[in-house]
Amino acid sequence: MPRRENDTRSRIRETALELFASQGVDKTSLREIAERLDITKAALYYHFPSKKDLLTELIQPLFDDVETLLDDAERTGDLAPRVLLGRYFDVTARHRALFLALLYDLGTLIELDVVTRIFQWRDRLQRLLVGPAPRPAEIAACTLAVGGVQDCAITVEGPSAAEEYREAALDAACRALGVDTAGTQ
Amino acid sequence: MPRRENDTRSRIRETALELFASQGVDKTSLREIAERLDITKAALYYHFPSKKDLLTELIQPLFDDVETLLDDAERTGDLAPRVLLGRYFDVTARHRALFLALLYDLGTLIELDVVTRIFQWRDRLQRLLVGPAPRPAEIAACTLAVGGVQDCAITVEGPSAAEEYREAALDAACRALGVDTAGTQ
DNA sequence: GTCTATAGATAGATAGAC
DNA sequence: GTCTATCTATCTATAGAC
Repeated sequence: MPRRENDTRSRIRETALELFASQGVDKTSLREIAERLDITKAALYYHFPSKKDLLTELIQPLFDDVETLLDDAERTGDLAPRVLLGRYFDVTARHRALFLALLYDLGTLIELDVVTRIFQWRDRLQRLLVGPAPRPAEIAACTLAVGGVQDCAITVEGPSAAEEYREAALDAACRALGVDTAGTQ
Repeated sequence: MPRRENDTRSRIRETALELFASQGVDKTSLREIAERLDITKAALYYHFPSKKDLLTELIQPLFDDVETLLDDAERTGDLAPRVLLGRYFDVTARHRALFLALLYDLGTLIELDVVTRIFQWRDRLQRLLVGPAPRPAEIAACTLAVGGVQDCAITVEGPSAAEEYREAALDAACRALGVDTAGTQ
């Protein structure tokens, strides 16, 4: 074990995520990250060749989680909407800080390649929930369900109330979708 | 009639809104606005003392509309949720470009004083829909309904499909809220 | 009302010493 | 791996001529 490798690197990731989530990616300069860590900008550039690289690396775990979720759901097939949305709630809650950061400035994200992938999530989720070639009524229901579950997961503050809001959000989402929620957990 | 007064001024407003909506406020520089209008930055500053002033003036009509809507609903009292949400859909759709701009970089907005006011809308809408002191289940339902109606209104592209999506979104929102939608229009 | 010119600040990024 | 020093680009905003 080569002592505690990557210490600075992971401290950078941690601080960057914190600042990105609280004030947006664009409004967080590398200078600010460096100052908070009491290192210099140049030191930061040693670990990450660009701001974009730093952000990309922060986003990767979220992407992995969501895509694992979708792959799994598509492989299983015929998953109950409530279970699928519940898993989506959990992923969103787990990456809450990152979601906030992405939400703060969508504009920045568009310049990255991530937005196309996020749209693909939506499409895949929609296909899983209301099938291909949905009518407007189904698209609207799906928009409420997915967006609403995500909003609730992001909004919830402590993990204390999380469980209660989770069930509440899922109930509302199932009603919006018009699916029976009784019996499923 | 002093000829066509304020021509340049309103052209600036128009172009700025267009650019803000398509790429975000922060990523739109005054230089870019000026170039597209074929005037100089300095000329722009003659009409608007700062970028913030320009943005504030663009936002004002939206604020007026929403607050009129809320004032009216509170005065009337006991308005059917579907009617209230329908009006909110209409306001959102009318100011679609501006909503997009605000959505693109929330971070910028936080620095303005607008976010507190937007939170107040949410509170007032929530109070109108599920009353004061709502439980988590009601908060979640309201989050889905309001957020979802807004999302649908922003997402809709042409005014052709708008009517169909409007009804679809309102139906889904009412289901999420658990209110009977039959009979109301 | 619109221009040129420029101030003043800050951003992301790089070179090279240690 | 971290530093100092510096580059280049871009931004908002202002002063003052026309």
